[in-house]
Amino acid sequence: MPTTVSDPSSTHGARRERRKDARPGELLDAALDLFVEKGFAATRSEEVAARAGVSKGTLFLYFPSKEDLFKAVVRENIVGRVQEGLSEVAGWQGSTPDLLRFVLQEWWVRYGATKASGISKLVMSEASNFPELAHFYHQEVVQPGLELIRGVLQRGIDRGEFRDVDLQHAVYAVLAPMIFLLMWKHSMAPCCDASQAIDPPVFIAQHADLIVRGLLKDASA
Amino acid sequence: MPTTVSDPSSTHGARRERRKDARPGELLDAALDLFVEKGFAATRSEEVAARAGVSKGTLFLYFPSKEDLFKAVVRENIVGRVQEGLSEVAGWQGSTPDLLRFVLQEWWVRYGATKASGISKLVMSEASNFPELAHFYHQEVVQPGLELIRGVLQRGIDRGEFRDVDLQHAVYAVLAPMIFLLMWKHSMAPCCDASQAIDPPVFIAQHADLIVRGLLKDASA
Amino acid sequence: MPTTVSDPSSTHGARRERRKDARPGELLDAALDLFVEKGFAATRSEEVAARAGVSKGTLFLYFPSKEDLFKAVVRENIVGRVQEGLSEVAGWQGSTPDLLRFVLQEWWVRYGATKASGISKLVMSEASNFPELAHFYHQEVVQPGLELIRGVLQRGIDRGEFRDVDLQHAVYAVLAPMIFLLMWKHSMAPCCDASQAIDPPVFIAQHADLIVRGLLKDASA
Amino acid sequence: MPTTVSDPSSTHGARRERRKDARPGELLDAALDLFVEKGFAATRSEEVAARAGVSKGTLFLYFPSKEDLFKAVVRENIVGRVQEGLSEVAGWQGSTPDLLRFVLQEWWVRYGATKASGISKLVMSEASNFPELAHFYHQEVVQPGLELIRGVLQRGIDRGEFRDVDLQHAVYAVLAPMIFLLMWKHSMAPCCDASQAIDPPVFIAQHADLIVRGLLKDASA
DNA sequence: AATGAATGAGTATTCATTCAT
DNA sequence: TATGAATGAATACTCATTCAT
Repeated sequence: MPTTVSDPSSTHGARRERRKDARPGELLDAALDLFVEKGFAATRSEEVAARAGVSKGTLFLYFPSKEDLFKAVVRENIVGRVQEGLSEVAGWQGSTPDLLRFVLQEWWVRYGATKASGISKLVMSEASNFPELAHFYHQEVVQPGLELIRGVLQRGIDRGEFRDVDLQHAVYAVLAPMIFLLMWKHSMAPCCDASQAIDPPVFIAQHADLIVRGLLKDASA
Repeated sequence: MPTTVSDPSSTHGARRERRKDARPGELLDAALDLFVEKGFAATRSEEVAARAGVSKGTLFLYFPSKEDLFKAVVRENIVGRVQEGLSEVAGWQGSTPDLLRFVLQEWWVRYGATKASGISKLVMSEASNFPELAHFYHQEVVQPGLELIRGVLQRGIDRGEFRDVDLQHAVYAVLAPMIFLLMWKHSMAPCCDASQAIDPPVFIAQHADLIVRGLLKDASA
Repeated sequence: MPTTVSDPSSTHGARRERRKDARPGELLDAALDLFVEKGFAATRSEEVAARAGVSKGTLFLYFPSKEDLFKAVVRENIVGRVQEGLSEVAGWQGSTPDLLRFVLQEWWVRYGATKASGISKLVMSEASNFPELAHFYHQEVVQPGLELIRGVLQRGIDRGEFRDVDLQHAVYAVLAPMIFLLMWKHSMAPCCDASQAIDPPVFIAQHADLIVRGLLKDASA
Repeated sequence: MPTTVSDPSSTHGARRERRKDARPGELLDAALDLFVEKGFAATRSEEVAARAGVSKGTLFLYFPSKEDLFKAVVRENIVGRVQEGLSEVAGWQGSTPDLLRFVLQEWWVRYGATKASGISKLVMSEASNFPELAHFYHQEVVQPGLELIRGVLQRGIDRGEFRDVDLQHAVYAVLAPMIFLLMWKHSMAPCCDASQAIDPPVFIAQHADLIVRGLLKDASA
């Protein structure tokens, strides 16, 4: 049967199906917004449904429970987060110190400063309530992220720019302040006066300098 | 008959008094356990009382609300330790780099590695839902902690050991990896294989070296 | 087959819709009963729901709080009657003394003698513990009631039937015995022997005569 | 054994006993204050004990329950309330209209305006919860009060000053606005703006005039 | 597939009352 | 007698989840 035949019922069916396929996505978008904004416990299912323009019942039609919805949101928004970074690192032409600075700064601009970074905060906050999710996050985000940084450091060592340090912990030394920055932004920062606020770009620049200075083979650089 | 013979009435009185004096401590211990284990919101008041071996009513006899209980837990387990740190810093005789290393290592031994450190994770996780608690924690713990580190750095600058850096961000540069370590321990670490685990003392030693190296006036040191 | 035959789906839909529409009314009836019977504080929300044949949650679906429920009961049972009274007064054709007698007698028949009058007793009894409810009642019921009487008295003055008295206190002079009657009915009357009981219509007739006699310009009337 | 012997134990015993006898009175005083101020439900047992300067336990030593305390407070403060009035009426020399005015005004000054009037409000408010108390109040206060007024009216009739009215309801006509005033003072008045406040002496004077005018045989008076 | 009315388990806090001392 | 530490019943309100339509 050719699809060009304008059969009302089939047309309606197709439209309906498209609609149907879009539903989960709309729900996930709404849920992402709310989870990031208010946290898991403080987000009400009904509000998610309302923001997606459907009724409460429909939400439970697609996601059997609030926990399942949360898991789906995290999974949906995590995948493919780190890929971009990897390719840019691979093609880098300049010095490794410059690369390291670039990676850290871009990480903030493209991720840390965006809404999406709320996901990381959420995962760490709720890790003990959703261990499998933490595990999933570790595999999908943490591991590749560590690999990315490890690659950068290895490049510096290979090219004779960096000292031959303990890679395993050096990687965390690079990442720790970045993760801290993210947590801070989503937890303490909103509650406290601006006088002692952290300026992320400045903080990151300083951090990058510190790391590079600590890694450089030639201390006079 | 010597008065040392156990007189029922005095013994009972003493026992009761002892129990009464011990109550707050027992409740705080139980609360610490449960808050760390399940978070603030998920910990039911009645369970705290039950774990301390008393009834619900007794808990509220000593702590007028769940928030007050939490604050008391923070005071009991954290605030004092910051004070200790401050006095030890004040009496330090050696070099500032050694002091910095000492402070960071002791921080882990006396706090980070203990159950109490779960409180910090908890506060960051639930800050947005309990702004008042976050604010309290910021005032009672974060501010003094920042001051502690600031004092150490200032000492180094004053004694001509450290460069004259941007104190505000340098303080966070020192603390960020410590806080990260704490979050990590209570969120991602339990979920993941040991192959990529962080060894806190090693990580901290490396971090201290990095910071000191970055701050030293005389790079040849 | 005629469409008048009961089609299951439409019947069910109708029945459900009818139930939904009826819910608030059923809840208000149950609430009126219980509030009058046990007072505001002593009436448990769940019991109201149970008497209406629904669950606790359903009650809060329609009335967001116990206070709102109470206000709705007042609006449903009292406010409207004052409005009726106002319009009847406005359309009155006869003499003002007759109007006054009519108003007082009807007040008893349509309100004082009904279950709803328990609400007034309740408000006065619990006013100090629920100031907001008292204030609401004052605005929605007392003020309009005072206005109603004031209007009647003013009419008599304007038409030259009544002397030009101090309206403010005259209004209370008219209402005081009515309110007393209501309090009495719901407090002392049930406890005491019938020998000294008050016969409301007689008492009201006598009160109306007294008031009219006191107000009339022409004492010979 | 003569009481002049200064036997320490007996002296202490006496003092103690005196103290003991005073306890219930102190508790009743404290309870009266609080019940009138806050109502029955809102008064906490512990607060009564504290105001009487004893511990919670002691309160329950003398009054087995809060309800019993309430009953005792009412009984304690009701007895002998009406006696004074009766004798003054009996000895009155002037006209009955003047007597009526005098009685009503004095009632307000000596009772309505005092804290003790809170008892009447309390009894009427809680009548349905304490039927026996309401009954007791009716016998001890209401009946004698009705008799008092009845006596005044009868005096007026006997002396040819008043018309031969239906005494039963006339008595209530006299008292109703007084009781209303009392209730109003303790319930609605505190919640509402002063613009429509009642001035008790003015209200009472007006009420007395109205009643007298209604009762007088000679309308020209 | 979609709705939304209905449900009821879950929880911090209060306070009259008890009882060991 | 007196104490006050301890108790636990009692209650409004929320929200994830269900299911008749």
